Amino acid sequence: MQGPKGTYDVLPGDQLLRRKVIEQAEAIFGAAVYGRINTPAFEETELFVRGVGKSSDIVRKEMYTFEDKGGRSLTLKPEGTAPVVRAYVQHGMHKLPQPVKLWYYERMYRFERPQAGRFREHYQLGAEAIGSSEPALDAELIMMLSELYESLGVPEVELRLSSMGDSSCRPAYIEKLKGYLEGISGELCHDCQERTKLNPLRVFDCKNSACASLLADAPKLIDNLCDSCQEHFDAVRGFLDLFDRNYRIDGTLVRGFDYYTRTTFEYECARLGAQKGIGGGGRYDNLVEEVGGQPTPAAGFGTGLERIVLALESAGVTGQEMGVDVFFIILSSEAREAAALAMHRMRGVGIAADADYAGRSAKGQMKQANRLNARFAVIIGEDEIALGVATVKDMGTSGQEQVKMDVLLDYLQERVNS
RNA sequence: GUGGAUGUAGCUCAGCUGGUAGAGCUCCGGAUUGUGGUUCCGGCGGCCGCGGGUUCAAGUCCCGUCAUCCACCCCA
Repeated sequence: MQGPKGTYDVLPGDQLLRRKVIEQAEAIFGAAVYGRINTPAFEETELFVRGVGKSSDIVRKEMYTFEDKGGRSLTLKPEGTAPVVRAYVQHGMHKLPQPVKLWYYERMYRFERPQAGRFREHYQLGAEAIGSSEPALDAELIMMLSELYESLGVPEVELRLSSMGDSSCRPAYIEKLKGYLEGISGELCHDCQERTKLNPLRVFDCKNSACASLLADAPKLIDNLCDSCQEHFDAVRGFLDLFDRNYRIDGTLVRGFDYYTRTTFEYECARLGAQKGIGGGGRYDNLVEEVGGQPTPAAGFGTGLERIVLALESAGVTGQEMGVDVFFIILSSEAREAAALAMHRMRGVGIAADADYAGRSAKGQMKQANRLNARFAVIIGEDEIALGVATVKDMGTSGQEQVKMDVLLDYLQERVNS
């Protein structure tokens, strides 16, 4: 037996770095006053079809959709934004002071072919700010991610920035692009000919070098923004400059969800393989309305925990080991009881304590204490029981002394906390 | 969905032109009695992914299948 394709277990040793990332994210998001939200693992399928978009690959072929016993069509969430927006609408959060700022740490599900940094179940950290069209908010979100990567030590991070325009400039641009593509249709690859009909913007994702050179001269959305979108974009750039955040404007950056408008951005880590996009997001001013709420501007991002961890590992970053303060060395059957009671009391005051349960020899138990990196070994055997003491050995200095059982707790508490 | 590589002890791997398996690490024990981190010695541990086929004989050749990895694609 083994876990399902594309899934993995997070063993104790794997938890260390992950916890570091999560704690750092919580601190940074909290400092920007984002409140945590959890949404269900599954939603009505319709939410994603309307939110993410019918023409997206995710909806077309990557969703874990199933029917429950009540005949409802449900889908394990493939992304985090639509569920958060649904919650915003459902709970009438438009009546709260705007914008409403939320962050999440959740599992996402996509039926994909697993690869380095790509899984069928993966974890994302994300944030959404709903209810404001202020460009400073776009910048705030971008900077939160930037700070997260930097504070953790993610190496070789690059930011790409673009704008998707809005309903007043994108449709006209798409027609213009379509016209251009149809003119060179014969020279494009098969996929791009398909994209021309379905979602022309996606041709810029084509890795085919022949297409790439042909598309170099194609009109870019970034050069065809309406005045208000251009103004918004310039304002966002102004804030990024203010923060000295380097970025590259990339008119070919097209995110895979249909809900994006105006600002879009993506962080990449050059250390990673093909799946080097570690986080991305943007503005989605039409999504709230799409999901059934009032027209409400919003922006957000998602970042992949696994990819951050992979990037950190490539840079040699590690997490904090679990600490053991005291390890009991039990050398006789009567000692077991005395040790159990002393250990119980220590744990009660927050001292991390453990003992041998494997029937190891005295030498083996010392070895285990060393392996756990215990600060003290408390040895209890026949001699100690007879005298009513415990032998406490400082594993760092190798010095040891006998301590009366009734003051053992105080003795260790004092030294552990120093 | 497409292409390539790989699948041998818990982990990392060796096993040449076919003759029923090895190393290192880990783990347990020992090197004079109840004491760690070095060293030495010993031990535990393997349906050689699974199913067929060829052969007197297959981990080693052939086919299939599953899984993993990498890339396409897509995205976190």
